[in-house]
Amino acid sequence: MPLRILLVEDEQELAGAVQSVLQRQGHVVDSSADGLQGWMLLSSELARYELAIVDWMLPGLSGPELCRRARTAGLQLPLLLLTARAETTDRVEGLDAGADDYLSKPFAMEELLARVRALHRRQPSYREPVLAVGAYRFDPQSGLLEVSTAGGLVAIPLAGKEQQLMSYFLENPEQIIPGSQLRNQLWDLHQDPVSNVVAAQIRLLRRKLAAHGLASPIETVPSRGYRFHPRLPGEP
Amino acid sequence: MPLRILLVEDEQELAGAVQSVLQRQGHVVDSSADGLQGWMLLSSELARYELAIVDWMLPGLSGPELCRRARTAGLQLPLLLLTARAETTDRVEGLDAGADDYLSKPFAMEELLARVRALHRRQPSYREPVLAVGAYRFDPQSGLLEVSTAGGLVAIPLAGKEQQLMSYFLENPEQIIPGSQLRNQLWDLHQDPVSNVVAAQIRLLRRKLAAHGLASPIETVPSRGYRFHPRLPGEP
DNA sequence: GACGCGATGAAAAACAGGTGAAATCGCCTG
DNA sequence: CAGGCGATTTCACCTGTTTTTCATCGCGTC
Repeated sequence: MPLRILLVEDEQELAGAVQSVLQRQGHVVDSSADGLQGWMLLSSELARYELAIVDWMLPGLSGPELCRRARTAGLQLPLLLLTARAETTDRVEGLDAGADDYLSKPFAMEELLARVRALHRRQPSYREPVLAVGAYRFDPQSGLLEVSTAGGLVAIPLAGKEQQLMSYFLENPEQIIPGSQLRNQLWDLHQDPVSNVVAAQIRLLRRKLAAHGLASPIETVPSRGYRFHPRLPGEP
Repeated sequence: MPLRILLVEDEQELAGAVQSVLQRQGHVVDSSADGLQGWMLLSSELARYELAIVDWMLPGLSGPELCRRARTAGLQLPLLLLTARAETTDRVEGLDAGADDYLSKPFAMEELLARVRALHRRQPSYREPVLAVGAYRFDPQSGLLEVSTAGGLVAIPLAGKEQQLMSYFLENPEQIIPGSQLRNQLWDLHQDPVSNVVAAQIRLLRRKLAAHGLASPIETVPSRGYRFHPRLPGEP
């Protein structure tokens, strides 16, 4: 399952490598080279980060200190510390600060990915990976969206971004969701502020649903956002 | 919630981009390329700015110096410094000067927006985002104005400027508000001095209320301004 | 009765978001 | 390593909504 990840790492090269590896997995990653900036991103409501990967040594604010702040602020997300040193004392200090795991540099990317998966699975908020609301049921495992229509069950395979979008809607049914919120949660900090990625993706999803004979459950509320109706017309 | 923002930034290109991004969020932005001029705007009573975004390096008056003056003058608004340099010393100097936050260039526009939201929320004067006076209740979240009439509760969706106007009235009930004041607070410094934007917008608001069966609560006090009466006729 | 201020309705302009086609990207295969 | 393929993004254009402008009107004051 794709995660919304924050990476705080000042070594340019490593940061880039990690970010691209994570992105290749489908994750949406923002990165910051400065501890304080990283903290700002984490504590701002820009996006709901589901995981933070934080270097130990950082300008602005140290990794452990960042973890401490996150915990003090009541943030629940898994925190993964990266450290150049492997000493036990550090380890303890990091865990004391509220980190959930740490990885000592240098490390293999595969190992990072494994830790990320493990941390996510271990989360108390880890929910069963099947989302079902109203007539809709999405299984991230297979990427299939199942819809119970009058004519029976329809299974629709969804592409990556479509899955993320649909998941978001299924988690927030009947709510008006501003386009900007979708953009911040499903796409990383973008260079181009005038892009209609969201509208385009919404359109693809709508079209795919329509192609399978469904009246669009995604309503546009003009100048306010989008709203997902999980019930088909004629349902209770 | 839309804010009245002052932007002081001399790089033409960046200033334009920032201003347009902020405006797209519904904020009302004045911008100045000169520190001294920025200070003039800030210290004049033309508009009550709710946030200032100030570049570090400026002609006329440096960013930190501008912050210092603002604090000396007893202005309470949040100040966000933009800096090209990320050194700790600078950072400290900026915060010492009275800035509330800083953002080092280059930055993603989304990040700027996140800071703006965070700073505003953090303000001591931050008020609960639901305005309720008399028979009127406005929820900026949904953009819905709810009015308790004899016939029951009426919910009226308001467009952007209508929301701002209504909010202003709800914050200043029973007071005579000159049109010029509305204009300075709800619109940016305008080129065209002979424009009746305010009257036109007032009319749209009145008309929308009337369309929902409400006697206009907005009274015109000839040559003095407008006055909002939060109580419906027949109320206590 | 002229003047000034604001109201008014209609028209114009500006703007957000929707759309289809085309370009681009990342990945896979030969 | 080229070509192909599906997924995603960009582009240019279109649509409906919101905001501003314009020309004119009405009302109270001087």
